[in-house]
Amino acid sequence: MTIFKLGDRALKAGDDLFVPGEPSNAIYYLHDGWMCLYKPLQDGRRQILHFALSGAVLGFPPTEGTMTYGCRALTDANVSIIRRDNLSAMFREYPEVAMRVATIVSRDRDLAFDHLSNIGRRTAHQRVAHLLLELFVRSRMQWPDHTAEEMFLPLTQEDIGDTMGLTGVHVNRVLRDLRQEQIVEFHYRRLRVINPDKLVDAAGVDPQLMFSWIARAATD
Amino acid sequence: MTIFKLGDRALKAGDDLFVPGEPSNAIYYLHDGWMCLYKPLQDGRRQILHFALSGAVLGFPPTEGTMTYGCRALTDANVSIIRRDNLSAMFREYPEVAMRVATIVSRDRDLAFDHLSNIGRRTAHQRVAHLLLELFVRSRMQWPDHTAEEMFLPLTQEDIGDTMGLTGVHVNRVLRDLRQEQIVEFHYRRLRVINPDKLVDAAGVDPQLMFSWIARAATD
DNA sequence: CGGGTGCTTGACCGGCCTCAAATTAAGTGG
DNA sequence: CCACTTAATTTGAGGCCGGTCAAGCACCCG
Repeated sequence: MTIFKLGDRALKAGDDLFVPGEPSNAIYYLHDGWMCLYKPLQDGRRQILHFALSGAVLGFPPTEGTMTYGCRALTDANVSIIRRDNLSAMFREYPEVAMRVATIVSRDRDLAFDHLSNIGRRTAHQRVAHLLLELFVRSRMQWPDHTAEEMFLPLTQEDIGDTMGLTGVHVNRVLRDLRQEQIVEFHYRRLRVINPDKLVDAAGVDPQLMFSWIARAATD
Repeated sequence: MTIFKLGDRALKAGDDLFVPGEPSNAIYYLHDGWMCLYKPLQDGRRQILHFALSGAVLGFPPTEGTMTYGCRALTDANVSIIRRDNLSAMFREYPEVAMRVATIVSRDRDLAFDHLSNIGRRTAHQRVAHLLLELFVRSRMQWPDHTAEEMFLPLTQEDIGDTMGLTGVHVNRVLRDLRQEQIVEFHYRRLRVINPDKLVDAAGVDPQLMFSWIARAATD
């Protein structure tokens, strides 16, 4: 399998792995670190599309050509690089890898679908709660034995706004409310979940469907 | 390849191919017709996630388990059914199918990313223009020789609202504006693009990146 | 200690939602 | 082909959530 690997790359927090408009010659496997996919708008604002954690596959575009979004490191991060034109050969030789890549991309799509319902149909309060819940669950799945209700979350309030289609100013007001309701505290990149049940409730997710969501996250 | 096929199914407009919470035993290949993926909320509202045209792969979930969204026919439609537990075998035997499925799912993800920027960061005016532009382009790619600026679009104004995170009432006002601006007319399921250039402009897309979007659609 | 980035709060505004009612198009049975 | 029913479109009045603008504060790092 190693013959398909082109090399490794270490990123510092803030580095771009690739930017929108860049030709896509490679795909990447994220070993560790937090990254985000984002799309800039003409007026300088941006929309964050996805947060990538360890095990993510990055830069797998539907066609050769240019990337339509960028990918930036939120923490220091390490990726393996695989040349895109080796991908077909790799899939041919290792069908289980093809299945795994398809599965990962499919989970990304499902997460994007979740974000769509949030941004499209929920209040700012619910959106922020949902995002914090998602990142809390996904992040905690990385250390299955780790059950702490406090974690490191390398986002600014502006980042949360850029993810949920809100301004940083309003995110701040929502976070104040969530703190006063004794649901979560988020302060300078530390997230503390005070009352998980209330958080699930505030996120406005159906506990029934939540189950499948947890199950999905568990396959990380 | 036919040994992997379980059968066919013909759907009437309005039929559900699968619903949220349903176990996912099968994946589907859409031969013809319009379908939409949607997610219902507790209060009865819903978010439309994606419109599927001929060639789409439906019901490929990240894990076995239950579907987190539903799939409904907007017109009469025909699908092939493939048992999910045959999928690994099929990928092993036909690596190019694996590549193709991964590509299709990846394009769906990219479209979801587009929708995320729209809903998150654009005005109602831009959102509606963008959706009409997307469906116009994607639909027209189905008949490469067909260059008419008028087409059948099997959506209600409510559907457009459910896709873009708006109410049907507001969509109606936006459509009135777009008509008065001589950009597009949408009346009882017929879409007429009066001025394509103005439509691209109204959608607020970077013509530079639009290129890659067209190229992507062209691979349908 | 000082500069910069990120957080916090207030006042005001506007885009989109809500509620409600009238009108038009489509479907259906006689 | 027409009366009837139902779904979809259209328009108005009023209200609220979240944006904008602006200022001051807290935390981090050299």
